[in-house]
Amino acid sequence: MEARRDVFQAIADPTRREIIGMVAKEPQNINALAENFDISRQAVSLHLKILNECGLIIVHKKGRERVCEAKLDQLAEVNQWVKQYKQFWEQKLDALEVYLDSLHKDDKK
Amino acid sequence: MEARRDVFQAIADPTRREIIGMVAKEPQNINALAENFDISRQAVSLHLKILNECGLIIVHKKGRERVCEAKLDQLAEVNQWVKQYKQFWEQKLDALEVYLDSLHKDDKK
DNA sequence: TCCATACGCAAGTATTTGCTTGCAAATATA
DNA sequence: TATATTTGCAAGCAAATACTTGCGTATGGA
Repeated sequence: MEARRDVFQAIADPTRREIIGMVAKEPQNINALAENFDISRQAVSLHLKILNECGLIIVHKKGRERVCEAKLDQLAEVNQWVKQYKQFWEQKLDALEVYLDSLHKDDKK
Repeated sequence: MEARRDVFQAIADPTRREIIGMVAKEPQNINALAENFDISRQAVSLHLKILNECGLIIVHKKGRERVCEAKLDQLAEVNQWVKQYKQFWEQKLDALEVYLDSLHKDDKK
């Protein structure tokens, strides 16, 4: 479970995306995080290691605990990459927005 | 090389991101795409298969060629996911955050 | 028709992932 | 001090991933 370590690879795993969501909401120690999953503590710990190594979380010791905290600046890279293709989905979203707006107006009537 | 097939996984691979960049710029057939890489045509073809299966490209026959075209609406999902953490990288120079960061450093002692 | 081109399919391989279990170290609490 | 908690390290494993090579099949042009 070594080798590649970029943000795209890091967020490719659903479990890691969940972890990110959790620590973004509130910093937590490893056991607390692991309780949310069916996999072993070690497995979660490895995911955390990967997230840490590519800079998406920071871990600081607090007694015998390791508190994991979100540090998602790196996601800007993903945002940047996706953004350049915005034209490919933007029109569709606009259309959806218009549609939802029209529903809204109908509601108010 | 089967099994998982979501957008996050699809864009995790650097080669696939390159391919996306190429077909987004201009639709191309498989051999033309493969020439840009050091890997075999088959390898590129497999990447294209994955991209196709998760809907990021569409392939249409044109004589004996298969022309690949970008269809990146699915990237909206990634955009959406990343967007929710925008706060984590956007206000880097915010005075409050700098202050909180300094408190953090104290914590680590 | 004959041949080159563009491509898919399938078998085989090395490496990476994602996970487990067992055990040891460090810290907190009784 | 004895014990429980939180965690890391390491070996081991099945499956997925990223490739390769060889061969067969259309399609297009000479």
